[in-house]
Amino acid sequence: MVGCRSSNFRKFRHITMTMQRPDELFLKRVFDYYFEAPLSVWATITPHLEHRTYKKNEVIKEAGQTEHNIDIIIKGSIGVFFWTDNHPRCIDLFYEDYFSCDYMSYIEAKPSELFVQVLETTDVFSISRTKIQELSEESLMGNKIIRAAAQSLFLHKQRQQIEMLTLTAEERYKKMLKEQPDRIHRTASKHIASYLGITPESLSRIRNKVS
Amino acid sequence: MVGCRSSNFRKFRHITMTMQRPDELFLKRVFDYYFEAPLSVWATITPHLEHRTYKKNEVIKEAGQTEHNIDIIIKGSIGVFFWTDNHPRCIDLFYEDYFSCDYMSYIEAKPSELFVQVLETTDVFSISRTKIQELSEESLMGNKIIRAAAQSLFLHKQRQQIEMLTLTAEERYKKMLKEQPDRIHRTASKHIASYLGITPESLSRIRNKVS
DNA sequence: AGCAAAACATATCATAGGTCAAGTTTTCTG
DNA sequence: CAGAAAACTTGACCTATGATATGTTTTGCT
Repeated sequence: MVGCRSSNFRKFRHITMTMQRPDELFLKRVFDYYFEAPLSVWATITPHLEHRTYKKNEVIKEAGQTEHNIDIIIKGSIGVFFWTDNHPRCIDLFYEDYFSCDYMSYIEAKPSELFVQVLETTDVFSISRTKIQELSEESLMGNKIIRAAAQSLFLHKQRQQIEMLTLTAEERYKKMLKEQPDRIHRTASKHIASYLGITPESLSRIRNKVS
Repeated sequence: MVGCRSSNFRKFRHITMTMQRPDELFLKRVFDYYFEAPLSVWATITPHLEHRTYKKNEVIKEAGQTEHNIDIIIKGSIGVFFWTDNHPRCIDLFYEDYFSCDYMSYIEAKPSELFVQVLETTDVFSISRTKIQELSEESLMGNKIIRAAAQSLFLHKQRQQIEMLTLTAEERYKKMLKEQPDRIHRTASKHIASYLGITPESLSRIRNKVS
């Protein structure tokens, strides 16, 4: 698997309770937030997570393929896209601390028209369907992870939908600019435009008007 | 609680394996579909479901309140709305066999701006947050229910999003007309319009044009 | 560093769908 | 069953955003 660094994976096989390294702190924080799990439970999961690094522009899941993994982003960003008349359309942008995957395909365990592309050099903790199933059998954590991912992704979708219905393109841009300025600057304009549901030309006009 | 019929609830406390009544067949079908659970597991859940009947136009969750229940619709329909400039906007329409609730509020266990209204006289099996937590402790089913609801609702949201981005209002209407004609006819035009992301005037024009 | 390709900006024109206003029809309610 | 209220239709007009085309800047590659 491209980007999978087994040395990093090995690091996490014998995790201690000392919580020294930033990676561990990251996991602790994310798990607290999503699972409200005590450290003891949390520690049983970490050996099953694979630390991977994806290269910029790498397509980690092609359209027509099936998604088998859920990634938790440590650092970087990932977009979910589909093709319409020779243009990719971005329906999701994921950054640090978020679950990222073609969840539609993951749930149904069948191919989808969506593809997943890495937008910056990105570090993730990745967990496979198989691992999640194993975890589900030996403890509640498999279910908890899936459930947390489902809930987090659902919330994101619903908020997106409400914004699309209530705000104009300009208002959506301003909101994103105000709430997540660093993301706007880190991410290519064409992706931001697509994500906001408009053409790059429209975004360009709006940016010009706003500034 | 309005619409809660304890006599029906009692019916399900001593469920048998004979599968005679339509209600049981319904549950069996829905559970098979969502949970792929064997009958034995399924039977442990049914006593915890409350059979309720909601009246047409009843608001089962007001904006500003917190959602504590998930309903599985046996018969009827339920809409999820929010207010914008004196107009309700419909973001979800749920019919037979689907999970229905303000899931955003349920997940976060805090109030949301959404309200949930019954569109026809509607029968549901309802399960409370408390029950789900109890079930999660004694077996995997609590988690499974939540997970199934989250996944089903996420898929629905994502399909809605993709349709909004790829199809024109007219195409969306035609698609719904083709795939779910009975739903279009059962549901008030203004709600269909709102659900399709357009004004009642636009829908009226489209219907005129299409027929 | 230097060239090609991609990304971004700007301008003009076209249009889907919104807004407002005035009907008509259907649905409630007493 | 009648009157009122709500739902739906139709029409005229308007605006935000898309499409197309061209020019400019940035990025990536050898």
